[in-house]
Amino acid sequence: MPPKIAKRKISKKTPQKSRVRMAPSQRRELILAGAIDYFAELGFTGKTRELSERLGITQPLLYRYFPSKQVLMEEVFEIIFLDSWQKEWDVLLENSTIPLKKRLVTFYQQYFEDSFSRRWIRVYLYSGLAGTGMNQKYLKMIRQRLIDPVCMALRALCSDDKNWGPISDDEREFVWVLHGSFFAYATRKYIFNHETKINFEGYLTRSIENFLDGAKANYPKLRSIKTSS
Amino acid sequence: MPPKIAKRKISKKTPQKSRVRMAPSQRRELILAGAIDYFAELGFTGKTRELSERLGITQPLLYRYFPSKQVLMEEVFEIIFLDSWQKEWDVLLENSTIPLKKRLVTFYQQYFEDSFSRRWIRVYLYSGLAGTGMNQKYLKMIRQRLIDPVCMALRALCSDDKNWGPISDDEREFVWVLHGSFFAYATRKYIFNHETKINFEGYLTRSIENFLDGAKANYPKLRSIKTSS
DNA sequence: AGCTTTATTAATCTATTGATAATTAGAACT
DNA sequence: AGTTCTAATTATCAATAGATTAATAAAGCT
Repeated sequence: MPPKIAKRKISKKTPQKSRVRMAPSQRRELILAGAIDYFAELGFTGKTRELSERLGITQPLLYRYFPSKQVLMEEVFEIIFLDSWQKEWDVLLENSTIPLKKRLVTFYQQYFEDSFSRRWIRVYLYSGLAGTGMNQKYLKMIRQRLIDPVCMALRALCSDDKNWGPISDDEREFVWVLHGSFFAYATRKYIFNHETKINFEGYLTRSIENFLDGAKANYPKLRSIKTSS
Repeated sequence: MPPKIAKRKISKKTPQKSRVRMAPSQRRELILAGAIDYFAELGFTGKTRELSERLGITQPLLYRYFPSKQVLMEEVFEIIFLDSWQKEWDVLLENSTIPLKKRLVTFYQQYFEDSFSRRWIRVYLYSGLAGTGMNQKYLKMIRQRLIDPVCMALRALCSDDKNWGPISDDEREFVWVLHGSFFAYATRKYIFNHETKINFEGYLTRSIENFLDGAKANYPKLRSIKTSS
């Protein structure tokens, strides 16, 4: 294909569009904020023209602030993932002066606001389906900061034995059942638009109670299980 | 844009591609089967050219059998959703001569093979994110054929009272916790590629045991809860 | 074998969309 | 008010991908 010489129409009378000139840092933030909403809704199929339209700017302007759609989306994803964990939660979850039930209820109340939100869940799933490595990082973080601490708390709660050795995957999966059931709840709500007429607070409390009641009887059994290959 | 007159190169010497001529019904099945695999992996971003290449046919041939990509994908999705429930499960789940625990273990062993599979989970999430109404149908079916029967079984198992009235959303959510935790497990495995070294059978059994142990103490409490607006 | 039918392919259209180049205009400074 | 800098816009490119049209060839029929 022969390279075409650029022939540009030099229009002396452009039907000018009203133009708002902003400080770059401010404009950048504006774009990013809009991109978070937009890509959370539409995922990878989102279009730069549509995004720019929502923002009230022209499409090429996006490229002044971000070199490519890919980069913009990566930044969006990173923000959403990074924002998803509050440092206070680390302290809360390991605070053995508070009953475990109360710790978990408090944690998940906040977690549903910050992380199991519409925006977050959607981006999380888009990112997973597309095969970005981002979710791996997230899962690792959850294991270290949520799953494992809860495992330790369950050991303390359900057993007198102090010498369990390292946490096993079977123990972790036991805790994932609780976390996963909440993840699934959020998915049903925000991805599949499944509405239920329940009192959320009550649901949360009962789920955790039920989980802990079961754990008291069953968690200690996990000690003797050998990890299969 | 002025409509262009079609100027077609009439090539007397086409570098012919080997051609297999099949019965239409057979070809259709072949395309459909390939499309299921392909769209399960790539979702809505899948390309007709790539699909045809995998199938070893040319891209326009797809359009002889399906009027549009949209229609082809819808057919794919419908097949996956329809195939996802075995009629025997209805009988199994309501068979009160078998202990509930055994019923559930048997059911989920099979369900993980048929429905919580890589292909199914991916298509299900793609479909949900894209906002097709298909998932609604699926959720409704699950409620009628799985959730509600299990609710009734839990009533029988955990309470002597025979007059509960209609099943409440709080009861349903109690059961969704179990189902959701398995859905989340499959999602972690097939979407986020999260590997665990556990014995799956043991995990399944323990999860169900734990759920039922909790239910014995907590399910009866649901009776007195009023549905909030 | 020649004829007919139609499954399949080659060639191409057209709309979309990420990205770039050239032009315009808002605002700060003198 | 004029000058300068650069944010923002207009115009456009180029590649992609869904879809269509016309040519080609495999298989059945006589």
